[in-house]
Amino acid sequence: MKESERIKSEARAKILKALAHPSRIFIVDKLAEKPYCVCELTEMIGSDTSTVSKHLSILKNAGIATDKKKGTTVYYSLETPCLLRFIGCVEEVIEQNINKQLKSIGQAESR
Amino acid sequence: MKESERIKSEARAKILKALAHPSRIFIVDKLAEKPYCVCELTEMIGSDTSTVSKHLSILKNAGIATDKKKGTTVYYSLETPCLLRFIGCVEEVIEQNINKQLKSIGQAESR
DNA sequence: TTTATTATTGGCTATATTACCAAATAACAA
DNA sequence: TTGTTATTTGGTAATATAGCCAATAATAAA
Repeated sequence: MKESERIKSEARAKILKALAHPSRIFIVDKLAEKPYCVCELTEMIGSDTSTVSKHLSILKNAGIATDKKKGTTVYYSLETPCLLRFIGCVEEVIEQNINKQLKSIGQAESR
Repeated sequence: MKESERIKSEARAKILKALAHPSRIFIVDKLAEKPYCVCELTEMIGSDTSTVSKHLSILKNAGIATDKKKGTTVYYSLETPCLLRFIGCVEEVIEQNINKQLKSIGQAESR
């Protein structure tokens, strides 16, 4: 692997890692709709505030989300509109996996 | 978070986790072009065969790649064509981050 | 069969990630 | 100022991930 390829792959992996957690992909899904504050997202997710705050900082750090302070509350919003298509693609993989499983169950039954 | 949302988020995160590694996103990029065997990818990546094999099995397990044996060599190929658009989207985030950095450097210099 | 090649699996250590609690910070109101 | 609410940060323990080596398939060739 060339140096440039290594760097490129690492940069891509960094973005993907930021998305690769149930709570974080849930947050991205919610933020796609509208901005939410930490306390609202904490309520939805149901884990500790500090945990959610850390998830948000990971998304922010990856350039996926941005924050805006209003008084004491911090609102997060999506930075990248294309992330919606992104999720759509992940969904395609999931559907494909389900279809494959159904097919293999069908084959098993017909034996 | 509702049970159904939790399950959905976990399924999505599973796919993203499979992609979230420099070597694995590199492999996906290569397989987008044409199928490659384990030894070819090992050569390109430059880590141990067993390591590459494990990366491939992670991609296979997530439904991202499939394998086909020809003699003693195993060829892997991409299962999901939409993964190309996917990478394009990751790239958009990266470019956006770079632009943001450039902008902040510009602002710092003009002070 | 024996040998060589390709790939996978098991075992191990090093490192990274996650979640919680507690403590610190920030903004505002009393 | 003091208290209150919202958020972030530091610390820690549990768990997950990654990479290498060694051992084990699986296939083909000698």
